[in-house]
Amino acid sequence: MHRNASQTDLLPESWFARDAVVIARELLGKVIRHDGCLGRIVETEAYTTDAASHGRVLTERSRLMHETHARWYVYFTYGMHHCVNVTTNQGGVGAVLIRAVEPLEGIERMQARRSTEDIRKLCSGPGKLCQAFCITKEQNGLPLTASFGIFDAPPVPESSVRVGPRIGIRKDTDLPWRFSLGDSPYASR
DNA sequence: TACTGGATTCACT
DNA sequence: GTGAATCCAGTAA
Repeated sequence: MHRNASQTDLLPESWFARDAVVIARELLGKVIRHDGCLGRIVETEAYTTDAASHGRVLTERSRLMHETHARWYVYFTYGMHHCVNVTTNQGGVGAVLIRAVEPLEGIERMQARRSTEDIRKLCSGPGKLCQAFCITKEQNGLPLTASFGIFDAPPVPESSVRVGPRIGIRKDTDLPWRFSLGDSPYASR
């Protein structure tokens, strides 16, 4: 089992200065906290300057991906969902989308926000996760802190990591962008 | 200023 | 498997 996240476990800013693909892999098993809710990250996706990434061009929205690391990058999509990323690649362009987490604490809050009792459906997708954790554009650009941050946890075994291309609309690459815990019932489809 | 389409989810068939 | 819901960033003019 995990131990409770504490301030000393908060991943430092320098941890996020590396390449997005490396960080996407290493984020598996780490713990995210916001608004009294805690979850273990079970699925991530790396974005850099490829065609599917907001970071491919510098715009007001993507500025965070170009100019920061260790910041929350939250955007609104499909008219109804938020997605939460952490910016990476100090001096470059990158972010990691957190696609799914395993609920650990604050489960009753998540159930109320998600209008479901089924724990597997609370955070098994980027939009669901933001709804369960109450993450909105209000948090866009914030640094990682003890109250809204990512906390260290033991690395997950390589044998449990599933690697693949992105899912979604633009399947323009077969590079290993997407990482998930293959045995987790809390990952997205 | 107007238009396009999306890093999604859910209900329905 | 398919389609609707629904808003806004980005782009073209």
